[in-house]
Amino acid sequence: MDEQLTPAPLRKVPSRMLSLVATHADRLVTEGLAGADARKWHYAALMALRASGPVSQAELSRITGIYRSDLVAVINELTERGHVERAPDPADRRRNVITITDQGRRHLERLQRLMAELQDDFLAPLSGPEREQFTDFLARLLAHHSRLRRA
Amino acid sequence: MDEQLTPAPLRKVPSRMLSLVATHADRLVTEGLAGADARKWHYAALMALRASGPVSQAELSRITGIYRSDLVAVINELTERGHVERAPDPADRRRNVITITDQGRRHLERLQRLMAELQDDFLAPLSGPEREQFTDFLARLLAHHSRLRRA
DNA sequence: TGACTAACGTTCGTGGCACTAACGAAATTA
DNA sequence: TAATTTCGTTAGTGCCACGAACGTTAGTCA
Repeated sequence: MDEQLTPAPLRKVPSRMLSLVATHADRLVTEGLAGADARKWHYAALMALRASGPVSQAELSRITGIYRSDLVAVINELTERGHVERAPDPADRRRNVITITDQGRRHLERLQRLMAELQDDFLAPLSGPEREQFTDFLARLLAHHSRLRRA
Repeated sequence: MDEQLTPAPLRKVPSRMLSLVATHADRLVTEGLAGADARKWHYAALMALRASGPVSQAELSRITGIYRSDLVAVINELTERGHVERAPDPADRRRNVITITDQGRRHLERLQRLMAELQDDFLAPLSGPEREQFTDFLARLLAHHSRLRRA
């Protein structure tokens, strides 16, 4: 795909490198999770549900960053697999309450181990301290630009 | 979009942060270049053409990483704007030779200044040395994973 | 020379992702 | 009571990475 054929000034554009690396990382985790019949969004949703307890879809959307229109399919897939349950909220009949099941918890633990491996594969070229620095940079960039977007 | 609502363990997944940052960076440059009636691929193609001289579309594809099927539209757009010329290669009638025009060179210089600003905006939260470290990390990750893909 | 193989430019299609619009139903506010 | 907002859902947009297949042309080699 990307070669040393690419002229240096183009090869060094940070946003370009970033998007290429992101593509690689994305494929890595997508393929890895596929082996466990899961997608990234399954991981995000289950992690959020375990941490926050039962919540509505709208709130789960805000928590995970998954658009509520896309979340519908994710919840469908997770209910099909028995990892979550979708029930109408008696207190507010517009809402669905999403709850993680025991099976979902067990599944999530497998996913978490898998995910740790995948992140490790992804960061393989970096030493421990370098990984911390790298993720710190990412966190700062993320904070900066998502703050701008909100304004 | 992304909030501090997100539970910490999810928020810290490196590949997730990376893809969020990449999305921000991408939007930044896409919107920035749109103001100059250009796309990222225009920049990549023009940079490559200036560095390598006239080449065939297939070679330009290898050099820039743009798929040759997608490159067709890019060359169309650039010829419409008078930035490149597409001519059949008399030495090999399968090939089109793509050449950057003088107008293309002038356009590219504007794009290069614009791109420098955009990269600067993108990296704003990082100091000079930090930027170098960050791009070094990216380069190493990129080299690692594109080497794997080729094998 | 003739058959095979490979490269080229092009068109079309796929799947995923970020994101918007609009809707009926239900809740909240004025 | 009327107007506004929220919720889940469906449908659709545009962009991107990528693959399949096709006709055309070149190179290979029996």
